[in-house]
Amino acid sequence: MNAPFDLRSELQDWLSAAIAQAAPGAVPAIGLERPKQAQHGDYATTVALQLAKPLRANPREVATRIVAALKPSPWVESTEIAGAGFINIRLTPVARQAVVREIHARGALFGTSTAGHKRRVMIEFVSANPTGPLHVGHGRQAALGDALANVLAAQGWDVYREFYYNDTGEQINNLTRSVQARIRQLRDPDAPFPNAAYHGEYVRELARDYIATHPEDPQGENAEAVRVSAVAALRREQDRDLAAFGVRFDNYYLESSLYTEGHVERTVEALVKSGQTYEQDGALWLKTTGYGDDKDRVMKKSDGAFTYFVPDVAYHVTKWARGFERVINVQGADHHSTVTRVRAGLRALAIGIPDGFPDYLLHQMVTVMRGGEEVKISKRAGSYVTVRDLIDEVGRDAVRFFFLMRKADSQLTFDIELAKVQTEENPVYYVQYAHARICSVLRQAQQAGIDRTTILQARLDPLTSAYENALLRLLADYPVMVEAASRDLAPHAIPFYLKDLAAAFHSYYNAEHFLVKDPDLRLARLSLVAATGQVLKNGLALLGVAAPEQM
RNA sequence: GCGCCGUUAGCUCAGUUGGAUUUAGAGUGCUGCCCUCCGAAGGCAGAGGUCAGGGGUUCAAGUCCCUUACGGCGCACCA
Repeated sequence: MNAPFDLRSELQDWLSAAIAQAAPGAVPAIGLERPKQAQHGDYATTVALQLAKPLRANPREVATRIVAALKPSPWVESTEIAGAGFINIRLTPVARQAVVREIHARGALFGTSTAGHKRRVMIEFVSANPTGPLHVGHGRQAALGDALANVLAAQGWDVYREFYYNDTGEQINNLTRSVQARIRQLRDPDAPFPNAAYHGEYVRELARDYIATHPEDPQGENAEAVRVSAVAALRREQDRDLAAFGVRFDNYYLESSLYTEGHVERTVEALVKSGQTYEQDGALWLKTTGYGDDKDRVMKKSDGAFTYFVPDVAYHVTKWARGFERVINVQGADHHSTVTRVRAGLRALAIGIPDGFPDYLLHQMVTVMRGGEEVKISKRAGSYVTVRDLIDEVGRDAVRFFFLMRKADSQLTFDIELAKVQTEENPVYYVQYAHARICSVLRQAQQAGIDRTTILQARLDPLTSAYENALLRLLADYPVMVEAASRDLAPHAIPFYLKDLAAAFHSYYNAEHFLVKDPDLRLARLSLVAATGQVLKNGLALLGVAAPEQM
């Protein structure tokens, strides 16, 4: 296949040549933006404004010199200098229409790039403790991490998805005690249940499950066996939920393996050897304040156990050692405080890990509304909404789309009734409907004897109306949008783009007929419509949302 | 008290490395229209905002800096 045609690069090269002549030595980054108003042209650049200061010249004069040096281009109909020194570029119809041909040529690959050069990137997400089912917060993270992984893969990165199980430590001990208490209650309903234990109904199920499979230990006295049984059962359940959500991982990393394989021990030794630790109050401390932390952190508690951040550091050493120079951790913002200290631990080791490793995508909390009231999320109280509940009630596509419609920095309110009941207000249906409608049009074209190959090869020059130009412009913006979503770790840009694209299509649909008498116009419109369908499908695929052919 | 995030239309939210004519966008809600015609799960039009308040930087600030207020989350020898 030929190298993808990239109009923006063409224009940047074209401007660059003129700048080299008009302002020798200046090599500015040439930003091309979409003017807010169509009458200002198809693209605009502020490069003259940026060059004005270093050249000590009037921006309009700089713009004049650049424009005078521009060579004729088959893509550019006209240029004009406007306002303070903007250079507005008006494309030829051929340049606007070229994107349709490009979409048909590249199909599912339209919007992808090789920018990542197959470099490896690990995305760690969900990483729920096996102490209960996945709740809505994990759902947001699953949707976010999965979409981010898709976006980075689309940009040419070799993406590796990892789930980290904290299958050891105090919270697991608490789970074990909780299950043991429920086992005792099975024999004696009056047996005490600790207040701090996990109260969820699932703990009773784990207890019943244990005595059914461990006849040799009817009292649940073997804590290790109870732990293994409970963790395994919860992992199976989490796996089922993730599968139902359409999320898969390349690897599940067990915290316990960090101990059994000696990673924790070696990390501690290395940190002690680095000379950045000290003992105080019977505990071992790391001088994280040397790396931007506001206080030093305990590594080894006075009871001899390590604090959570030690295995965390050891875990990230393994990520680095496994060859991932880029790692993105998707986490709730309530874990924000770990960022500084994990990085501090890695820097203290001085094994070449740069500052800023790993990278983090932190998301704000999720609130669930049911029946106009907030549902409190408390694992211990056993009152929360699980990912499974949401998928069952709302549907996988809507759940994913809703979780991705907010930027990670925004708190998200998931109103179950709204997502479920008012389907006509649900944006995911709006976008999916646009795709289904396009498929319907193409089916009718096919029934009229117009085959797909003919549509893909149609002459495009009849596409000149305002509706068509609006669609062409949005289609051309798709690869730029995906690139930005990747660069900014901002998958939410995709749902917003898709809503805009669907809206432009629905307007077009209501304003014009596609299956018109004029064969050239008919084919050109069908070609544009097919291209729109392809891009909707590509975008939805990044979100992990289905693109139905009929609804 | 310290740190991070947020504050944009009645409500829910976008706003791309700060950019353009006295006009800051979308959805939803509200008002009024559009199917003898490719799926009305759609479209068109209208009303609705001193971009939380105040300073500052800049030719140019919703966007950057400082500050105040309000809200969320952290600040454990829990993860």
